Amino acid sequence: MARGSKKLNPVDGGRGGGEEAARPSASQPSDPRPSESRPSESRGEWTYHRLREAIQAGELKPGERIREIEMAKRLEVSRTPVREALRRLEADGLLTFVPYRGMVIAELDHQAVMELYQMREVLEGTAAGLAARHASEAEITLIRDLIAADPGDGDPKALATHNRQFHGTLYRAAHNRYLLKTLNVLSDAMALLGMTTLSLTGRSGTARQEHEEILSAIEARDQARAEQAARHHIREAQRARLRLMFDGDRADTPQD
Amino acid sequence: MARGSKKLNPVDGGRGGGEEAARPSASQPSDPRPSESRPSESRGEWTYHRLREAIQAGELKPGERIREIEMAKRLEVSRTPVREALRRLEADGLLTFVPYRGMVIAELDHQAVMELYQMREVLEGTAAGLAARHASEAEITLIRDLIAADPGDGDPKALATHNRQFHGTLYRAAHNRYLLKTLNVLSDAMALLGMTTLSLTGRSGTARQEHEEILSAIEARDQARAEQAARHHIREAQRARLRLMFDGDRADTPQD
DNA sequence: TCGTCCCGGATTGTATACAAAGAATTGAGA
DNA sequence: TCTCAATTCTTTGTATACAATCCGGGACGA
Repeated sequence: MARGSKKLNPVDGGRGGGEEAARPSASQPSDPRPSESRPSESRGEWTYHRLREAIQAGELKPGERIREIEMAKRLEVSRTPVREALRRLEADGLLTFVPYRGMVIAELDHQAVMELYQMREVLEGTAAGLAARHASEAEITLIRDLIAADPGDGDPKALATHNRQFHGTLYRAAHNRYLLKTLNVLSDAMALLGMTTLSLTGRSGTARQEHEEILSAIEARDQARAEQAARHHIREAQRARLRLMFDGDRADTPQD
Repeated sequence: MARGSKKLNPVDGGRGGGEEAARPSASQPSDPRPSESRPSESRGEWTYHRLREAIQAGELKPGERIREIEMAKRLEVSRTPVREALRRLEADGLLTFVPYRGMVIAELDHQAVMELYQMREVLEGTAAGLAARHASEAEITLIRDLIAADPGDGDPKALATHNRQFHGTLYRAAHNRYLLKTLNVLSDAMALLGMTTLSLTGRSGTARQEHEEILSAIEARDQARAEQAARHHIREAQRARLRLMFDGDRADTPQD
Protein backbone atom coordinates (compact mmCIF):
# COMPACT_ATOMS: atom_id res chain seq x y z
CA MET A 1 0.00 0.00 0.00
CA ALA A 2 1.39 3.29 1.06
CA ARG A 3 4.28 3.64 -1.22
CA GLY A 4 5.94 6.98 -1.41
CA SER A 5 5.57 8.53 -4.80
CA LYS A 6 8.45 7.64 -7.01
CA LYS A 7 9.40 9.46 -10.11
CA LEU A 8 12.30 9.19 -12.40
CA ASN A 9 14.72 10.16 -9.71
CA PRO A 10 14.90 7.35 -7.26
CA VAL A 11 17.60 8.93 -5.27
CA ASP A 12 16.00 11.70 -3.38
CA GLY A 13 15.44 15.05 -4.92
CA GLY A 14 15.16 16.78 -1.63
CA ARG A 15 11.45 16.92 -1.34
CA GLY A 16 10.41 19.13 1.51
CA GLY A 17 10.55 16.06 3.63
CA GLY A 18 7.36 16.54 5.54
CA GLU A 19 5.41 14.04 3.56
CA GLU A 20 1.86 13.47 4.56
CA ALA A 21 1.46 13.11 8.26
CA ALA A 22 1.60 9.39 7.87
CA ARG A 23 -0.18 7.47 10.49
CA PRO A 24 2.04 6.67 13.41
CA SER A 25 1.80 2.99 13.97
CA ALA A 26 2.46 0.55 11.24
CA SER A 27 -0.22 -1.71 10.08
CA GLN A 28 0.65 -5.08 11.42
CA PRO A 29 -0.40 -6.14 14.89
CA SER A 30 3.19 -6.26 15.97
CA ASP A 31 5.48 -4.32 13.75
CA PRO A 32 8.80 -6.05 13.96
CA ARG A 33 11.16 -3.59 12.42
CA PRO A 34 12.86 -1.31 14.87
CA SER A 35 10.79 1.82 15.00
CA GLU A 36 12.68 3.26 12.13
CA SER A 37 12.08 6.67 10.71
CA ARG A 38 9.92 5.83 7.71
CA PRO A 39 6.43 4.97 8.78
CA SER A 40 4.94 5.54 5.37
CA GLU A 41 7.43 3.60 3.35
CA SER A 42 6.33 0.21 2.16
CA ARG A 43 8.31 -2.77 3.32
CA GLY A 44 9.53 -3.37 -0.19
CA GLU A 45 10.80 0.16 -0.46
CA TRP A 46 12.31 -0.02 2.96
CA THR A 47 14.07 -3.27 2.22
CA TYR A 48 15.41 -1.87 -1.01
CA HIS A 49 16.95 1.10 0.74
CA ARG A 50 18.35 -1.03 3.50
CA LEU A 51 20.05 -3.42 1.13
CA ARG A 52 21.32 -0.59 -0.98
CA GLU A 53 22.85 1.07 2.04
CA ALA A 54 24.38 -2.19 3.11
CA ILE A 55 26.05 -2.57 -0.24
CA GLN A 56 27.22 1.03 -0.25
CA ALA A 57 28.62 0.63 3.22
CA GLY A 58 30.46 -2.46 2.17
CA GLU A 59 28.62 -4.68 4.62
CA LEU A 60 27.71 -6.86 1.69
CA LYS A 61 30.69 -7.51 -0.48
CA PRO A 62 30.88 -8.45 -4.15
CA GLY A 63 30.53 -12.13 -4.73
CA GLU A 64 28.50 -12.61 -1.62
CA ARG A 65 25.36 -14.56 -2.02
CA ILE A 66 22.01 -13.24 -0.93
CA ARG A 67 19.32 -15.68 0.05
CA GLU A 68 15.79 -14.43 0.12
CA ILE A 69 14.81 -16.31 3.23
CA GLU A 70 17.89 -15.37 5.15
CA MET A 71 17.48 -11.72 4.22
CA ALA A 72 13.81 -11.80 5.06
CA LYS A 73 14.55 -13.19 8.46
CA ARG A 74 17.30 -10.70 9.05
CA LEU A 75 15.17 -7.72 8.12
CA GLU A 76 12.09 -9.19 9.71
CA VAL A 77 9.88 -9.03 6.68
CA SER A 78 8.54 -11.73 4.43
CA ARG A 79 10.11 -12.91 1.24
CA THR A 80 7.81 -10.84 -0.93
CA PRO A 81 9.26 -7.41 -0.19
CA VAL A 82 12.74 -8.87 -0.19
CA ARG A 83 12.17 -10.22 -3.66
CA GLU A 84 10.96 -6.89 -4.85
CA ALA A 85 14.03 -5.20 -3.45
CA LEU A 86 16.34 -7.76 -5.00
CA ARG A 87 14.78 -7.32 -8.39
CA ARG A 88 15.23 -3.61 -8.22
CA LEU A 89 18.82 -3.92 -7.16
CA GLU A 90 19.38 -6.31 -10.02
CA ALA A 91 17.97 -3.74 -12.42
CA ASP A 92 20.39 -1.23 -10.92
CA GLY A 93 23.22 -3.60 -11.69
CA LEU A 94 24.18 -4.12 -8.07
CA LEU A 95 23.11 -7.72 -8.03
CA THR A 96 23.57 -10.46 -10.52
CA PHE A 97 21.15 -13.28 -10.84
CA VAL A 98 22.78 -16.65 -11.12
CA PRO A 99 20.35 -19.33 -12.24
CA TYR A 100 19.66 -21.86 -9.56
CA ARG A 101 21.75 -20.02 -7.08
CA GLY A 102 19.96 -16.75 -6.66
CA MET A 103 21.26 -13.26 -6.27
CA VAL A 104 24.89 -12.42 -5.82
CA ILE A 105 26.42 -9.05 -5.15
CA ALA A 106 27.80 -8.00 -8.50
CA GLU A 107 31.49 -8.35 -9.08
CA LEU A 108 33.08 -5.98 -11.52
CA ASP A 109 35.91 -7.35 -13.55
CA HIS A 110 38.61 -5.14 -14.95
CA GLN A 111 36.78 -4.62 -18.19
CA ALA A 112 33.61 -3.57 -16.40
CA VAL A 113 35.52 -1.05 -14.34
CA MET A 114 37.00 0.44 -17.47
CA GLU A 115 33.60 0.68 -19.08
CA LEU A 116 32.19 2.22 -15.96
CA TYR A 117 34.74 4.99 -15.88
CA GLN A 118 34.47 5.55 -19.59
CA MET A 119 30.75 6.01 -19.25
CA ARG A 120 31.11 8.19 -16.22
CA GLU A 121 33.59 10.44 -17.92
CA VAL A 122 31.12 11.10 -20.69
CA LEU A 123 28.13 11.63 -18.47
CA GLU A 124 29.87 13.55 -15.74
CA GLY A 125 31.21 15.83 -18.44
CA THR A 126 27.78 16.20 -19.91
CA ALA A 127 26.31 16.96 -16.52
CA ALA A 128 28.86 19.64 -15.82
CA GLY A 129 28.32 21.13 -19.24
CA LEU A 130 24.59 21.20 -18.80
CA ALA A 131 24.95 22.60 -15.33
CA ALA A 132 26.95 25.45 -16.80
CA ARG A 133 23.98 26.15 -19.01
CA HIS A 134 21.04 25.39 -16.82
CA ALA A 135 22.02 25.55 -13.16
CA SER A 136 20.14 28.11 -11.14
CA GLU A 137 22.03 30.56 -9.01
CA ALA A 138 20.82 28.73 -5.94
CA GLU A 139 22.26 25.50 -7.24
CA ILE A 140 25.58 27.10 -8.01
CA THR A 141 25.66 28.55 -4.54
CA LEU A 142 24.94 25.15 -3.12
CA ILE A 143 27.83 23.63 -5.01
CA ARG A 144 30.09 26.43 -3.83
CA ASP A 145 29.06 25.89 -0.25
CA LEU A 146 29.62 22.19 -0.54
CA ILE A 147 33.14 22.64 -1.77
CA ALA A 148 33.78 25.07 1.05
CA ALA A 149 32.58 22.44 3.49
CA ASP A 150 35.12 19.91 2.30
CA PRO A 151 36.13 17.86 5.31
CA GLY A 152 39.67 17.49 4.04
CA ASP A 153 41.89 14.54 4.78
CA GLY A 154 40.08 13.27 7.75
CA ASP A 155 37.47 10.65 8.24
CA PRO A 156 37.20 8.59 5.05
CA LYS A 157 33.52 8.14 5.69
CA ALA A 158 32.90 11.87 5.82
CA LEU A 159 35.02 12.32 2.76
CA ALA A 160 32.98 9.80 0.82
CA THR A 161 29.71 11.34 1.93
CA HIS A 162 30.84 14.79 1.01
CA ASN A 163 32.05 13.64 -2.35
CA ARG A 164 28.75 11.98 -3.05
CA GLN A 165 26.92 15.15 -2.11
CA PHE A 166 29.01 17.24 -4.42
CA HIS A 167 28.52 14.99 -7.39
CA GLY A 168 24.85 14.45 -6.65
CA THR A 169 24.28 18.18 -6.59
CA LEU A 170 26.11 18.55 -9.85
CA TYR A 171 23.96 15.87 -11.43
CA ARG A 172 20.78 17.55 -10.35
CA ALA A 173 21.99 20.90 -11.55
CA ALA A 174 22.07 19.52 -15.08
CA HIS A 175 18.28 19.30 -15.05
CA ASN A 176 17.95 16.15 -17.05
CA ARG A 177 16.13 13.29 -15.37
CA TYR A 178 17.56 10.56 -17.55
CA LEU A 179 21.05 11.80 -17.04
CA LEU A 180 20.44 12.04 -13.32
CA LYS A 181 19.13 8.55 -13.07
CA THR A 182 21.93 7.05 -15.11
CA LEU A 183 24.63 8.84 -13.18
CA ASN A 184 23.13 7.69 -9.93
CA VAL A 185 23.18 4.12 -11.12
CA LEU A 186 26.77 4.44 -12.18
CA SER A 187 27.74 5.95 -8.86
CA ASP A 188 26.10 3.08 -7.08
CA ALA A 189 28.01 0.60 -9.15
CA MET A 190 31.20 2.41 -8.20
CA ALA A 191 30.46 1.62 -4.61
CA LEU A 192 31.02 -2.02 -5.44
CA LEU A 193 34.67 -1.21 -5.82
CA GLY A 194 34.96 -0.35 -2.18
CA MET A 195 36.04 2.84 -0.55
CA THR A 196 36.48 5.94 -2.63
CA THR A 197 39.84 6.49 -4.20
CA LEU A 198 39.99 9.79 -2.36
CA SER A 199 40.73 8.40 1.05
CA LEU A 200 42.93 5.64 -0.27
CA THR A 201 45.28 7.56 -2.45
CA GLY A 202 45.60 10.91 -0.73
CA ARG A 203 43.85 12.45 -3.66
CA SER A 204 41.45 14.51 -1.59
CA GLY A 205 43.42 17.71 -1.97
CA THR A 206 43.79 17.32 -5.71
CA ALA A 207 40.16 16.35 -6.02
CA ARG A 208 39.13 19.51 -4.27
CA GLN A 209 41.07 21.57 -6.75
CA GLU A 210 39.38 19.71 -9.56
CA HIS A 211 36.02 20.36 -8.00
CA GLU A 212 36.81 24.03 -7.82
CA GLU A 213 37.82 24.00 -11.43
CA ILE A 214 34.45 22.56 -12.38
CA LEU A 215 32.64 25.09 -10.25
CA SER A 216 34.63 27.91 -11.74
CA ALA A 217 33.60 26.93 -15.25
CA ILE A 218 29.98 26.60 -14.23
CA GLU A 219 30.03 30.00 -12.58
CA ALA A 220 31.43 31.40 -15.80
CA ARG A 221 28.66 29.58 -17.67
CA ASP A 222 31.36 28.08 -19.82
CA GLN A 223 29.88 24.82 -20.98
CA ALA A 224 32.89 23.46 -22.82
CA ARG A 225 35.27 24.22 -20.01
CA ALA A 226 32.94 22.71 -17.43
CA GLU A 227 32.70 19.54 -19.46
CA GLN A 228 36.43 19.29 -19.87
CA ALA A 229 37.04 19.95 -16.20
CA ALA A 230 34.63 17.24 -15.19
CA ARG A 231 36.08 14.78 -17.65
CA HIS A 232 39.53 15.53 -16.34
CA HIS A 233 38.31 14.93 -12.82
CA ILE A 234 36.96 11.51 -13.70
CA ARG A 235 40.04 10.54 -15.65
CA GLU A 236 42.16 11.38 -12.64
CA ALA A 237 39.90 9.34 -10.43
CA GLN A 238 40.25 6.49 -12.86
CA ARG A 239 44.01 6.75 -12.77
CA ALA A 240 43.94 6.59 -9.00
CA ARG A 241 41.62 3.62 -9.15
CA LEU A 242 43.88 1.76 -11.50
CA ARG A 243 46.90 2.34 -9.32
CA LEU A 244 44.89 1.07 -6.42
CA MET A 245 43.76 -1.99 -8.29
CA PHE A 246 47.26 -2.98 -9.32
CA ASP A 247 48.57 -2.42 -5.85
CA GLY A 248 45.72 -4.48 -4.59
CA ASP A 249 46.59 -7.28 -6.93
CA ARG A 250 49.91 -7.60 -5.23
CA ALA A 251 48.78 -7.01 -1.70
CA ASP A 252 45.44 -8.70 -1.48
CA THR A 253 45.96 -11.82 -3.44
CA PRO A 254 47.86 -13.78 -0.81
CA GLN A 255 45.44 -12.72 1.86
CA ASP A 256 42.65 -15.22 2.16
CA MET B 1 11.96 -21.29 -11.38
CA ALA B 2 14.28 -21.82 -14.24
CA ARG B 3 15.09 -18.31 -15.04
CA GLY B 4 17.18 -17.80 -18.10
CA SER B 5 20.49 -16.23 -17.33
CA LYS B 6 20.32 -12.49 -17.44
CA LYS B 7 23.30 -10.28 -17.84
CA LEU B 8 23.73 -6.59 -17.92
CA ASN B 9 21.82 -6.29 -21.13
CA PRO B 10 18.25 -7.25 -20.54
CA VAL B 11 17.23 -5.78 -23.81
CA ASP B 12 19.59 -6.55 -26.59
CA GLY B 13 18.24 -7.38 -29.97
CA GLY B 14 17.58 -11.04 -29.90
CA ARG B 15 13.89 -10.52 -30.09
CA GLY B 16 13.65 -11.96 -33.53
CA GLY B 17 11.16 -14.21 -31.89
CA GLY B 18 7.72 -14.84 -33.15
CA GLU B 19 4.73 -13.14 -31.73
CA GLU B 20 3.13 -15.43 -29.25
CA ALA B 21 5.53 -18.26 -28.80
CA ALA B 22 3.26 -19.90 -26.32
CA ARG B 23 3.88 -19.09 -22.75
CA PRO B 24 5.64 -21.53 -20.50
CA SER B 25 2.34 -23.07 -19.70
CA ALA B 26 4.12 -26.00 -18.22
CA SER B 27 4.40 -26.79 -14.57
CA GLN B 28 0.76 -26.50 -13.70
CA PRO B 29 -0.22 -29.04 -11.08
CA SER B 30 -0.67 -31.53 -13.86
CA ASP B 31 1.55 -30.78 -16.74
CA PRO B 32 4.34 -33.07 -17.82
CA ARG B 33 6.38 -30.11 -19.01
CA PRO B 34 6.38 -30.43 -22.75
CA SER B 35 9.96 -30.23 -23.85
CA GLU B 36 9.86 -26.71 -25.10
CA SER B 37 12.65 -25.50 -27.27
CA ARG B 38 13.94 -23.48 -24.37
CA PRO B 39 14.85 -23.77 -20.76
CA SER B 40 11.48 -22.13 -20.63
CA GLU B 41 11.93 -18.69 -19.22
CA SER B 42 10.16 -18.02 -15.99
CA ARG B 43 6.67 -16.63 -16.02
CA GLY B 44 7.97 -13.40 -14.59
CA GLU B 45 10.45 -13.08 -17.41
CA TRP B 46 7.87 -14.06 -19.93
CA THR B 47 5.37 -11.55 -18.62
CA TYR B 48 7.99 -8.84 -18.67
CA HIS B 49 8.75 -9.45 -22.32
CA ARG B 50 5.10 -9.62 -23.26
CA LEU B 51 4.25 -6.35 -21.58
CA ARG B 52 7.27 -4.72 -23.04
CA GLU B 53 6.33 -5.79 -26.50
CA ALA B 54 2.80 -4.60 -25.94
CA ILE B 55 4.06 -1.18 -25.02
CA GLN B 56 6.46 -1.09 -27.95
CA ALA B 57 3.70 -2.12 -30.29
CA GLY B 58 1.49 0.61 -28.95
CA GLU B 59 -1.14 -1.80 -27.70
CA LEU B 60 -0.76 -0.18 -24.34
CA LYS B 61 -0.76 3.55 -24.64
CA PRO B 62 0.67 6.18 -22.32
CA GLY B 63 -1.67 7.10 -19.54
CA GLU B 64 -3.33 3.74 -19.60
CA ARG B 65 -3.72 2.05 -16.30
CA ILE B 66 -2.45 -1.43 -15.64
CA ARG B 67 -4.15 -3.51 -13.02
CA GLU B 68 -2.28 -6.48 -11.67
CA ILE B 69 -5.27 -8.75 -11.47
CA GLU B 70 -6.58 -7.87 -14.88
CA MET B 71 -3.16 -8.38 -16.42
CA ALA B 72 -2.69 -11.64 -14.59
CA LYS B 73 -5.97 -12.93 -15.88
CA ARG B 74 -5.21 -11.80 -19.38
CA LEU B 75 -1.81 -13.45 -19.47
CA GLU B 76 -2.98 -16.46 -17.52
CA VAL B 77 -0.48 -16.20 -14.75
CA SER B 78 -0.82 -15.18 -11.14
CA ARG B 79 -0.23 -11.74 -9.76
CA THR B 80 3.26 -12.56 -8.57
CA PRO B 81 5.00 -12.71 -11.94
CA VAL B 82 2.93 -9.78 -13.12
CA ARG B 83 4.14 -7.74 -10.20
CA GLU B 84 7.72 -8.65 -10.94
CA ALA B 85 7.30 -7.60 -14.54
CA LEU B 86 5.66 -4.34 -13.58
CA ARG B 87 8.45 -3.49 -11.19
CA ARG B 88 11.03 -4.06 -13.85
CA LEU B 89 9.17 -1.98 -16.35
CA GLU B 90 8.94 0.73 -13.78
CA ALA B 91 12.70 0.60 -13.32
CA ASP B 92 13.03 0.93 -17.07
CA GLY B 93 10.93 4.06 -16.93
CA LEU B 94 8.13 2.61 -19.02
CA LEU B 95 5.67 2.60 -16.16
CA THR B 96 4.96 5.12 -13.49
CA PHE B 97 3.71 4.11 -10.12
CA VAL B 98 0.88 6.25 -8.86
CA PRO B 99 0.22 5.72 -5.18
CA TYR B 100 -3.08 4.08 -4.53
CA ARG B 101 -3.79 3.70 -8.17
CA GLY B 102 -1.10 1.36 -9.35
CA MET B 103 0.95 1.35 -12.48
CA VAL B 104 0.29 3.61 -15.42
CA ILE B 105 2.04 3.59 -18.76
CA ALA B 106 4.45 6.47 -18.55
CA GLU B 107 3.54 9.69 -20.27
CA LEU B 108 6.36 11.87 -21.42
CA ASP B 109 5.77 15.57 -21.24
CA HIS B 110 7.54 17.98 -23.52
CA GLN B 111 10.37 18.49 -21.10
CA ALA B 112 10.96 14.77 -20.78
CA VAL B 113 11.12 14.39 -24.53
CA MET B 114 13.70 17.11 -24.74
CA GLU B 115 15.78 15.51 -22.04
CA LEU B 116 15.46 12.17 -23.73
CA TYR B 117 16.82 13.43 -27.00
CA GLN B 118 19.53 15.41 -25.30
CA MET B 119 20.68 12.30 -23.55
CA ARG B 120 20.41 10.20 -26.65
CA GLU B 121 22.47 12.63 -28.65
CA VAL B 122 25.28 12.37 -26.18
CA LEU B 123 25.18 8.61 -25.86
CA GLU B 124 24.53 7.81 -29.47
CA GLY B 125 27.49 10.00 -30.32
CA THR B 126 29.58 8.24 -27.74
CA ALA B 127 28.53 4.86 -29.05
CA ALA B 128 29.42 5.76 -32.60
CA GLY B 129 32.75 7.16 -31.48
CA LEU B 130 33.56 4.06 -29.50
CA ALA B 131 32.45 1.87 -32.34
CA ALA B 132 34.92 3.66 -34.56
CA ARG B 133 37.59 2.65 -32.10
CA HIS B 134 36.50 -0.76 -30.99
CA ALA B 135 34.18 -2.32 -33.54
CA SER B 136 35.42 -5.56 -35.01
CA GLU B 137 35.48 -6.00 -38.75
CA ALA B 138 32.59 -8.41 -38.45
CA GLU B 139 30.55 -5.80 -36.65
CA ILE B 140 31.30 -3.18 -39.23
CA THR B 141 30.30 -5.58 -41.95
CA LEU B 142 27.07 -6.27 -40.12
CA ILE B 143 26.28 -2.59 -39.96
CA ARG B 144 27.07 -2.22 -43.62
CA ASP B 145 24.80 -5.11 -44.52
CA LEU B 146 22.04 -3.70 -42.41
CA ILE B 147 22.15 -0.39 -44.17
CA ALA B 148 22.11 -2.18 -47.48
CA ALA B 149 19.00 -4.03 -46.37
CA ASP B 150 17.14 -0.82 -45.71
CA PRO B 151 13.50 -1.49 -46.58
CA GLY B 152 12.99 2.05 -47.81
CA ASP B 153 9.72 3.91 -47.70
CA GLY B 154 7.48 0.96 -47.33
CA ASP B 155 5.93 -0.74 -44.41
CA PRO B 156 6.35 1.49 -41.34
CA LYS B 157 6.63 -1.60 -39.18
CA ALA B 158 9.55 -2.95 -41.21
CA LEU B 159 11.13 0.45 -41.17
CA ALA B 160 10.94 0.67 -37.43
CA THR B 161 12.34 -2.81 -36.98
CA HIS B 162 15.18 -2.14 -39.32
CA ASN B 163 15.98 1.11 -37.64
CA ARG B 164 16.05 -0.59 -34.28
CA GLN B 165 18.39 -3.23 -35.62
CA PHE B 166 20.79 -0.67 -37.00
CA HIS B 167 20.98 1.28 -33.80
CA GLY B 168 21.14 -1.81 -31.65
CA THR B 169 24.06 -3.09 -33.65
CA LEU B 170 25.80 0.23 -33.33
CA TYR B 171 25.31 0.18 -29.57
CA ARG B 172 26.79 -3.26 -29.26
CA ALA B 173 29.72 -2.33 -31.45
CA ALA B 174 30.75 0.21 -28.86
CA HIS B 175 31.60 -2.60 -26.46
CA ASN B 176 30.50 -0.92 -23.30
CA ARG B 177 27.84 -2.71 -21.29
CA TYR B 178 26.70 0.31 -19.34
CA LEU B 179 26.37 2.36 -22.46
CA LEU B 180 24.48 -0.46 -24.13
CA LYS B 181 22.06 -0.84 -21.30
CA THR B 182 21.40 2.87 -21.02
CA LEU B 183 20.85 3.32 -24.72
CA ASN B 184 18.45 0.42 -24.76
CA VAL B 185 16.45 1.97 -21.97
CA LEU B 186 16.36 5.27 -23.78
CA SER B 187 15.24 3.60 -26.98
CA ASP B 188 12.45 1.89 -25.11
CA ALA B 189 11.29 5.16 -23.68
CA MET B 190 11.21 6.57 -27.18
CA ALA B 191 8.68 3.93 -28.08
CA LEU B 192 6.28 5.68 -25.74
CA LEU B 193 6.13 8.49 -28.23
CA GLY B 194 4.53 6.25 -30.80
CA MET B 195 5.68 5.33 -34.24
CA THR B 196 9.14 6.29 -35.36
CA THR B 197 9.56 9.68 -36.91
CA LEU B 198 10.91 7.94 -39.98
CA SER B 199 7.63 6.68 -41.30
CA LEU B 200 5.73 9.74 -40.24
CA THR B 201 7.84 12.47 -41.73
CA GLY B 202 9.24 10.90 -44.87
CA ARG B 203 12.63 11.06 -43.28
CA SER B 204 13.62 7.52 -44.17
CA GLY B 205 15.73 8.56 -47.13
CA THR B 206 17.56 11.24 -45.21
CA ALA B 207 18.01 8.90 -42.30
CA ARG B 208 19.63 6.36 -44.53
CA GLN B 209 22.13 8.91 -45.70
CA GLU B 210 22.88 9.80 -42.12
CA HIS B 211 23.36 6.14 -41.28
CA GLU B 212 25.80 5.83 -44.14
CA GLU B 213 27.66 8.84 -42.89
CA ILE B 214 28.05 7.20 -39.50
CA LEU B 215 29.19 3.97 -41.07
CA SER B 216 31.67 5.78 -43.25
CA ALA B 217 33.29 7.39 -40.24
CA ILE B 218 33.43 4.10 -38.40
CA GLU B 219 35.02 2.37 -41.36
CA ALA B 220 37.59 5.12 -41.43
CA ARG B 221 38.09 4.59 -37.69
CA ASP B 222 37.51 8.29 -37.29
CA GLN B 223 36.14 8.60 -33.78
CA ALA B 224 35.41 12.30 -33.81
CA ARG B 225 33.63 12.20 -37.13
CA ALA B 226 31.59 9.17 -36.12
CA GLU B 227 30.50 10.93 -32.97
CA GLN B 228 29.53 14.05 -34.85
CA ALA B 229 27.67 12.10 -37.49
CA ALA B 230 25.67 10.24 -34.88
CA ARG B 231 24.88 13.39 -32.98
CA HIS B 232 23.74 15.02 -36.15
CA HIS B 233 21.50 12.05 -36.85
CA ILE B 234 19.82 12.31 -33.48
CA ARG B 235 19.42 16.04 -33.73
CA GLU B 236 17.66 15.60 -37.04
CA ALA B 237 15.42 12.97 -35.55
CA GLN B 238 14.63 15.36 -32.76
CA ARG B 239 13.74 18.08 -35.22
CA ALA B 240 11.39 15.72 -36.99
CA ARG B 241 9.87 14.71 -33.69
CA LEU B 242 9.26 18.28 -32.69
CA ARG B 243 7.57 19.08 -35.96
CA LEU B 244 5.43 16.04 -35.43
CA MET B 245 4.54 17.03 -31.92
CA PHE B 246 3.48 20.50 -32.88
CA ASP B 247 1.45 19.21 -35.78
CA GLY B 248 -0.03 16.72 -33.41
CA ASP B 249 -0.99 19.44 -31.01
CA ARG B 250 -3.18 20.92 -33.66
CA ALA B 251 -4.47 17.73 -35.15
CA ASP B 252 -4.87 15.43 -32.21
CA THR B 253 -6.17 17.71 -29.57
CA PRO B 254 -9.75 17.86 -30.74
CA GLN B 255 -9.82 14.14 -31.24
CA ASP B 256 -11.02 12.47 -28.12
C1' DT C 1 -28.18 23.35 -2.43
C1' DC C 2 -24.10 22.23 -0.36
C1' DG C 3 -21.03 19.99 2.75
C1' DT C 4 -19.92 16.01 5.57
C1' DC C 5 -19.81 11.42 6.98
C1' DC C 6 -19.94 6.66 6.23
C1' DC C 7 -19.91 2.43 3.71
C1' DG C 8 -18.91 -0.73 -0.02
C1' DG C 9 -15.89 -1.68 -3.90
C1' DA C 10 -11.55 -1.83 -5.95
C1' DT C 11 -6.59 -2.39 -5.81
C1' DT C 12 -2.27 -2.93 -4.01
C1' DG C 13 0.92 -4.64 -0.02
C1' DT C 14 2.28 -8.60 2.57
C1' DA C 15 2.66 -13.15 4.18
C1' DT C 16 2.78 -17.86 3.40
C1' DA C 17 2.02 -22.57 1.42
C1' DC C 18 3.38 -25.49 -2.09
C1' DA C 19 5.95 -27.03 -6.22
C1' DA C 20 10.05 -27.63 -8.96
C1' DA C 21 14.73 -28.27 -9.93
C1' DG C 22 19.57 -27.83 -9.35
C1' DA C 23 23.14 -28.79 -5.75
C1' DA C 24 25.05 -31.30 -2.14
C1' DT C 25 25.61 -35.44 0.37
C1' DT C 26 26.06 -39.95 1.28
C1' DG C 27 26.26 -44.63 0.27
C1' DA C 28 27.57 -48.71 -2.30
C1' DG C 29 30.35 -50.95 -5.47
C1' DA C 30 34.58 -51.71 -8.01
C1' DT D 1 40.36 -44.97 -2.44
C1' DC D 2 37.76 -43.42 -6.17
C1' DT D 3 33.58 -43.10 -8.97
C1' DC D 4 28.87 -42.99 -9.75
C1' DA D 5 24.14 -42.79 -8.60
C1' DA D 6 20.23 -42.14 -5.71
C1' DT D 7 18.38 -39.45 -2.21
C1' DT D 8 17.85 -35.40 0.41
C1' DC D 9 18.57 -30.43 0.90
C1' DT D 10 18.41 -25.90 -0.35
C1' DT D 11 16.55 -22.20 -2.73
C1' DT D 12 13.82 -19.92 -5.83
C1' DG D 13 9.20 -19.69 -8.70
C1' DT D 14 4.32 -19.38 -8.34
C1' DA D 15 -0.17 -19.08 -6.55
C1' DT D 16 -3.22 -17.44 -3.31
C1' DA D 17 -5.32 -15.73 1.05
C1' DC D 18 -5.66 -11.91 3.87
C1' DA D 19 -4.94 -7.06 5.40
C1' DA D 20 -4.94 -2.23 4.69
C1' DT D 21 -6.11 1.72 2.33
C1' DC D 22 -8.07 4.89 -0.95
C1' DC D 23 -11.88 6.19 -3.92
C1' DG D 24 -16.51 6.75 -5.22
C1' DG D 25 -21.23 7.33 -4.27
C1' DG D 26 -25.09 8.07 -1.53
C1' DA D 27 -27.59 9.45 2.58
C1' DC D 28 -28.10 12.77 5.99
C1' DG D 29 -27.95 17.19 8.12
C1' DA D 30 -27.34 22.24 7.97
